[in-house]
Amino acid sequence: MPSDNIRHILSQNAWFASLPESLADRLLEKGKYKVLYDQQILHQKNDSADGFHCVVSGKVRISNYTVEGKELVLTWIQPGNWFGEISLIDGQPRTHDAHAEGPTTILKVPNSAFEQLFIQHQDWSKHIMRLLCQRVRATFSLIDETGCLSLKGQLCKRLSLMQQGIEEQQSMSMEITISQDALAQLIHSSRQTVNKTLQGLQTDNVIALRYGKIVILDRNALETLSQI
Amino acid sequence: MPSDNIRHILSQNAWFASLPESLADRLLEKGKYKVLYDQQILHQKNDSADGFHCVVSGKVRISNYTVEGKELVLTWIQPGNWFGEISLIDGQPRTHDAHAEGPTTILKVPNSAFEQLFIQHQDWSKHIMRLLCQRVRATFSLIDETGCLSLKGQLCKRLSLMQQGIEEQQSMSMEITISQDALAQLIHSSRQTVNKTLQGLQTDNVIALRYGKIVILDRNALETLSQI
DNA sequence: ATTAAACTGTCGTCAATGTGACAATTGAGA
DNA sequence: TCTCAATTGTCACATTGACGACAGTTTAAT
Repeated sequence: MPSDNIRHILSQNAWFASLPESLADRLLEKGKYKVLYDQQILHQKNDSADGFHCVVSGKVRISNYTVEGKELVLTWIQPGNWFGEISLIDGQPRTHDAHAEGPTTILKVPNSAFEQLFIQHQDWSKHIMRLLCQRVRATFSLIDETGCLSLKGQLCKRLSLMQQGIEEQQSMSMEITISQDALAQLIHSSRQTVNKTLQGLQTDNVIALRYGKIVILDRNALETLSQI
Repeated sequence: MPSDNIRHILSQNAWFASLPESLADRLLEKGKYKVLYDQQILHQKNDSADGFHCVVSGKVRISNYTVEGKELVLTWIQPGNWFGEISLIDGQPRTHDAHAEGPTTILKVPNSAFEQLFIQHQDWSKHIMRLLCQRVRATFSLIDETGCLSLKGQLCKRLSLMQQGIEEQQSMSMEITISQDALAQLIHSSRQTVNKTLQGLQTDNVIALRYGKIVILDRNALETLSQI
């Protein structure tokens, strides 16, 4: 993959885009590409840290397991997003499993290079602190979601968030490619309940259901419903 | 309150205790005491940052509200613990409400002093990063709790965690001072359900119930039950 | 000692949602 | 075109847990 192309993908991410040129260069220079096959394990919970990662193409599923073996998906990391900094900073083991979902390419910055950045670039720690704050806010917002919102509200909020990731098209209606099954996993619900709720939204002309896809018809309504 | 006494309370906290002497001194020197009455608002969600705080005595309730006005308690911050750094670092508004619970004294380090520490002490950002990592891990663990554990499991985990805060006594049995109502708020459940679950634990001789208190009889059993 | 407030124990009801089952539909690849 | 796997739609049933109600208990204050 040409490096210009990579740069373009990575710059979609607000955090990376705001790095000074020198730091961004350094990350790309020290990072090694790693190709993962579908469902390949990047790391597991309690593994020791093995690098700072960025999804280049495909996606990475971050999850945990209950004692009964049921998988609980925290999130899917989309191209352009960096992750895995926590273990690198505090030296403690990984908090979650990370699996590739579909053929996936990541950029892997090894521990040593990551640590050197603190020494060689005095403002690296500022940027890491920003990233950490984003992480804390995102997890707080997730806790809010599960605690404050009804199932319908959670569903609408998720659709809202996903839809924001699609800014290429300028049309009012946008398609989200996700199965109802995956959606259920995201909000720790069941496929059947999600299906029923989505159909309610379809009846109200907020969304339209397709095979493996959801079409957003009324993003404003979705936004409003994200609060109930 | 004599400053030696304060120092002793603050050093209970692992993060503060690991700060170099000079940084700890600086925080105490720049911090101002503030006495809060019961239920006084320290700050509300979406307020702009007004300082880095530490509970000296009493406690601070961190919470959010649903649209219907129901309060969802994230946690109670006990003496010795610092909080409020997120907004100071990223300049974004507060993520939660903070109320005093009972007469409470806090130490307040103003924005300016907090920011100067980054300049005057080159390793301040390392320590802030550690604090942020703790925060992320704590919130991840909270998400796990609500997603992976049964109500009984959540309850046991909470009791386990609270009991760890009481190391003064060397007896096998320890008392936790909390009402079943408050416990229910913590795990986003109802008092009645919590009551029923606790009584199950009492029957199994894991705990004993008192007025406004819970006595831990078998910490190992509690630990084990924290995984279901 | 008296009283009020806080807390605990218990019951019945009801809404939300997980689960298994099975049919129907869709899309990708042989 | 045909076939199969993935996905969706739908139902009945069981379970969980929230909630209102109310009585009993404990503590602290007067």
